[in-house]
Amino acid sequence: MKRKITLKQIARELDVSISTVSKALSNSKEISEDTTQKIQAFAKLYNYKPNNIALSLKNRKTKTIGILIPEIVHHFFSTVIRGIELVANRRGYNVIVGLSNESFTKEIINMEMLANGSIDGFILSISKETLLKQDYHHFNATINQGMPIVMFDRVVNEVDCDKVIVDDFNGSVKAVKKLIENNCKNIALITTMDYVSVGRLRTQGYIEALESHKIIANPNLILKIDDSLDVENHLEDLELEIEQFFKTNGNIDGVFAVNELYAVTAMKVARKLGLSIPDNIQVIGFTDGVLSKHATPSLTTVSQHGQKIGEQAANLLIDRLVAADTEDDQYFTNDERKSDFIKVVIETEIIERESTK
Amino acid sequence: MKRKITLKQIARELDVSISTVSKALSNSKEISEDTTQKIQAFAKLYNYKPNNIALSLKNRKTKTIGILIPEIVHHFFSTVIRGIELVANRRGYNVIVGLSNESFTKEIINMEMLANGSIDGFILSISKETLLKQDYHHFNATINQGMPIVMFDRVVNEVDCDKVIVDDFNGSVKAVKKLIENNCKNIALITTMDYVSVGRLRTQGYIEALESHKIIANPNLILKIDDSLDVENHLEDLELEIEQFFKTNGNIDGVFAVNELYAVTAMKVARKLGLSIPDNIQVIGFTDGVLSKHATPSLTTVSQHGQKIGEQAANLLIDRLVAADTEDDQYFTNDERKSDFIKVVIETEIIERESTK
DNA sequence: TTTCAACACGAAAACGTTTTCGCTAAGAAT
DNA sequence: ATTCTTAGCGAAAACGTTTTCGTGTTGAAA
Repeated sequence: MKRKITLKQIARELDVSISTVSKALSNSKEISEDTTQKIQAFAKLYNYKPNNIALSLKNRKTKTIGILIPEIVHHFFSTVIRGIELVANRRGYNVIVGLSNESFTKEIINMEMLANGSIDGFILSISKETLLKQDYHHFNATINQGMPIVMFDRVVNEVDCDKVIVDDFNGSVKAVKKLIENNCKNIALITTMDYVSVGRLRTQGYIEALESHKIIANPNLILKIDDSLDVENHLEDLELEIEQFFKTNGNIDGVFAVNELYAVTAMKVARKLGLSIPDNIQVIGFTDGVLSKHATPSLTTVSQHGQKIGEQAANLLIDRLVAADTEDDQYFTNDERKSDFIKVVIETEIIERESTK
Repeated sequence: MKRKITLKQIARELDVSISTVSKALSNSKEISEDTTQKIQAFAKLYNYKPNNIALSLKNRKTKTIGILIPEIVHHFFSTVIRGIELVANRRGYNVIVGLSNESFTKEIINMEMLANGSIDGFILSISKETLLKQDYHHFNATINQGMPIVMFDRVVNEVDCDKVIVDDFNGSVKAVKKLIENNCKNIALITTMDYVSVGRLRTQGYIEALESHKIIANPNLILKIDDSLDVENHLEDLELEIEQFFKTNGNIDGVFAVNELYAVTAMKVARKLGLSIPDNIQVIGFTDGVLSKHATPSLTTVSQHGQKIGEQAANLLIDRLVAADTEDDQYFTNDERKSDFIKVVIETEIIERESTK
């Protein structure tokens, strides 16, 4: 039950001043070898470690990164966190996690909780509700207060900051081209509503791939699922919707789905309808998660490299933090900075498994 | 690029003292209505928010909980985090996350990084390597420094602290009993090596269920998988091992697996061997994750209620924190405290799906 | 003997709060 | 006219650091 020991206590115990203790512990040559030895021994004995909070206050930086994501029980997001934590730790930072739960208000509350000194910068992915409202003032507000933000995956042009995104467009193009080259003639797209930029880009990629092969996209082959409600708990609805979709379009021989849940559900429905995979119908999903890997047949996917995204984001943020630390007094107007912001695009990769030929 | 405004700046701007500003903002009646109004208006205009770090230093508490888990890309653990974050947020706390990556050293490093003032208490689950080494001094050390710990899932008797665990034993009993009642005559167990207590308990539950039905456990029907190496990247090995197991025990008509990966792999192998599920062979897995839900056939599982575990753990920890805050100067010896520690057992629940009759 | 550098250390400020205590002035009570 | 309240505010300490700037002592150089 003994509290952690402080400089002051060591000083009192050894009958020297606080400054002396501090200097001795940092091996300052101002202090004689004798006292240094004595102090260091004592400190080691009592397992002295400087108090982080005091350091944060003094240095006006916390060595902590705030992560703000919509959801944590989610393969992609947790992979990104792992990447962030990896480089953060390596570079001496901690990570503090906030969940917006896809809610605009929770996003704001979380940001305000953290922006008051608790962290040095944010890495975040925007909540669906925020994307719907298109209200980004809280991001710009915290940036204006001198706190850097790095956005990933769900980003938005209205905010000037570093961004790390998946090449959704080209990922889709690659996937759909693969289906075309595998001789699929009627390729369906199962996607979400458009307000999440990510979904929109993937849809565009689908169309682009078709057009590059002189195929005009058939609107009937595009199924837009309303994911505003909790899909995980309405699995049957999803299944029914896809089944209906398959039935009214009997000639589908290829499916590109914008996430793995839609993809495996499509496979399930296909099999139920007596289609065999990949012989009668081939399936590719975006997002390479556990489902894809362990489904039967295993699913060919477009991998997003979540961990790499996290690593990049963390490096970007920390780079900016140390830069701000060194330039320090130099003054930039916002306009000068603007051009500085980096948008890193992480290339996707097709992981071939059993659901394609 | 304007830094956040401080009390001092407000004071200077309004030509009053810092104390006056502080009091006015907390509506102290020491300050006249006039000045209070003036100060509050000014503060609101400049969006003043007290600096958390300064508060932490002054109050000697950070209102932050440290979470230390072996892995984050993992359905169970991320579910627990969600539960922790939920109640933490509701009760005014933040969460800071550290990953041990199943490594003893990283666990220690992370603890030391956080234990120096950054957090008020820990919620953690022990890494495999630590369990192997059975070296728990770092836990006891931080507890002795006055920092409370709540352990969940992977806990250990050698450390005196609050614990939240899954009823692994009874969960297994329930599962295996269900298989027995479903007329399985030769029930196999697919489990891990024993050093993770969780695995051991589940094995014991399996045996207990059999014995309660006067069946003597057949050692040949128990497959222990060495998960010390990264299973996710050696899927084929796992598959082969299980296939071999099935072949040498041709009469298996029920499988209980201690995690969902083993369970779905078992289903895969079973189907490959021409067995139909659940007619020829029924399968139940521990851990209710995405795989179970979306496998075909979907998997009957023992749900651990990860979110509930997280919520309980957070409540336990925060309760103890506020208690420590109020009792404050009262002094307890470790022995007196010992009896105080709570072990909460979260009951499991069988979620019936298609892999059982 | 005087001067000077080097050495070894301490005092104090600063980071941003909250809170206790003290002080002044004005009005009330004596 | 003197004392007492009370309202309204400021000074200062404290939380635990680091760092700058003294300051006193010592031995050597002059």
